[in-house]
Amino acid sequence: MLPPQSDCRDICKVLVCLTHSRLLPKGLQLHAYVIKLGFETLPLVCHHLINFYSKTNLPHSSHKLFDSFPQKSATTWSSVISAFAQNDLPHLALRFFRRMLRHGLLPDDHTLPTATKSCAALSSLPTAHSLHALALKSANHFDVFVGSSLVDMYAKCGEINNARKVFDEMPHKNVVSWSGLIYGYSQLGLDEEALNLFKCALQQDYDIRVNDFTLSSVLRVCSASTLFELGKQVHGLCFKTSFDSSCFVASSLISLYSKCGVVEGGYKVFEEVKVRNLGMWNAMLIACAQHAHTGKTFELFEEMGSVGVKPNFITFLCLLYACSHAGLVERGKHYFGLMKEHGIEPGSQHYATMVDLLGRAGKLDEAFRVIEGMPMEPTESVWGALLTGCRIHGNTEWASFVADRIFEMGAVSSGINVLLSNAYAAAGRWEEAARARKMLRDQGIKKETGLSWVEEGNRVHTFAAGDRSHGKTKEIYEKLEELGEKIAKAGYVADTSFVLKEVDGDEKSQTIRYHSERLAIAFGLITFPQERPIRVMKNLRVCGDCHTAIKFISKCTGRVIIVRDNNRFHRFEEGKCTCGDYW
DNA sequence: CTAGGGTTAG
Repeated sequence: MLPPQSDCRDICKVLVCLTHSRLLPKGLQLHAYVIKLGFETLPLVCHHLINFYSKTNLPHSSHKLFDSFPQKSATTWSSVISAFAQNDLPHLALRFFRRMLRHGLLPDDHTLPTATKSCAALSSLPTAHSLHALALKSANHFDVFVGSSLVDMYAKCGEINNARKVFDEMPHKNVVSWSGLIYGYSQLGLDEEALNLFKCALQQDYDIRVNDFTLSSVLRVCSASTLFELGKQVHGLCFKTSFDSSCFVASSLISLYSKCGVVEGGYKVFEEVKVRNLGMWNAMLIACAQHAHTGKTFELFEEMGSVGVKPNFITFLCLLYACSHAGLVERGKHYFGLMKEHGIEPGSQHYATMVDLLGRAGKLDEAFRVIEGMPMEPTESVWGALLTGCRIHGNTEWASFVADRIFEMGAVSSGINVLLSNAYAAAGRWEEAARARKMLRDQGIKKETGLSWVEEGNRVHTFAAGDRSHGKTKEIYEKLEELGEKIAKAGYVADTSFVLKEVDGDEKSQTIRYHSERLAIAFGLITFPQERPIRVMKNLRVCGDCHTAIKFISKCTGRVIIVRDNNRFHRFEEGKCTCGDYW
């Protein structure tokens, strides 16, 4: 402890250290000492204490100090508002911000960014507009902090054009303003804009415009669009700038490699970074689960626990997903139960994954009982998971029952629409099938086209079912014919039992015969070097027969084929699906 | 001293 003669400056210095190293017990001790000395009413000491409690995640202690402090200055307000904002209490932060205004204090360069942060968290447009107006009126909106926070706020509220406007009007920009806008574009799926802006940032000297935040945002764009070649170049840049050791960058890199079908690249990144945060563990777990490296998923989870990293709800989603991918029902139940021991309440996504697991395993009754036991209203994806199970097991009675439940919910996303009308059609309930289609048409939801793509060097070849637009269409179809004969000779028989009846005439036979994967794979056979696996990416679920067909293709051609089905990867080798035969 | 940005899932 400090000697009694020490003045408040020394106490503040110690408080800064304790805050920085988040030493709560020592801080509490010092606080007691401060009270004993009667220093609590000194503004400087009080502000430090408020900040200390904010950084140690005790915002209500900050609040208490604030309330009992008599001469509240702008700094006092700013400290307490920030305490709420940084501890996920955006409503409270904004309430105190408004209260401050009512006390006749104007927002400044310090209070405004905290308020915008809370507004961004709530994604509230009216608040965003009034904060912008306040910035123009009272705060120095040319300030780089104020400007950046407005960019970020608009980006997070989805008003990207306003974000751009503020950005363009900023006389001095820093890496935060650049990153904020790039992140905003990437969030809205405006990949081209995001990448263009990134290129702009690189053209200027990138020391000030590019950092780990920027790089992870750009990497996210690359993985969302499976731009593997570009992603690898960005990885090079991460290495060059030493940002590859950042957990955030590493997490994005792991996700990039995984989503591009090269999980080995993800392992390498993971191994190279020794100090790992939760996000990074989760990224690696997700990669393993998606690629059905199931044993490795469980191993990593154990390792994570042994080095003292606590799992969160995402970690358990990964584990359940891994179980669902491998068909491990008992293991899935085990992890589902383990969540409570870790103090994590299962969310609707966890339920959806459990239902998916049970449904795929054919335990439709049990899956339904899980839904009945949910403490919240089942979401569309929960019912959708059950419907997928019905489809896989061709259970039309269950399918039509589930379809009714989904139908009752009203609004349905495009992902489920075909499943829904097919379920009715399969049960012979043609009126409902037509009504489902009509309802979806009225809502303006179109059936998404299933696209596959194969990256070859710097080129990306995309294919759709029955597509003839590719330059080498003739060769591809010839190869496909040849392949068809080969696999038929090897014993392949097209299996149509899994497909619920289509309403649109002969779409079914088209789906089987000329499915896009097979086009893409056929093309892959023409161009890809023998020693590398062929990777086929796909943006929609594929099912049943493709699985069988690809098995035969891998057998007849001796090629390793990795297929991405939504975010599930399947590895085919020598006529087998080596990741658990669980499509 | 008090102030702004990110990652991982679906």
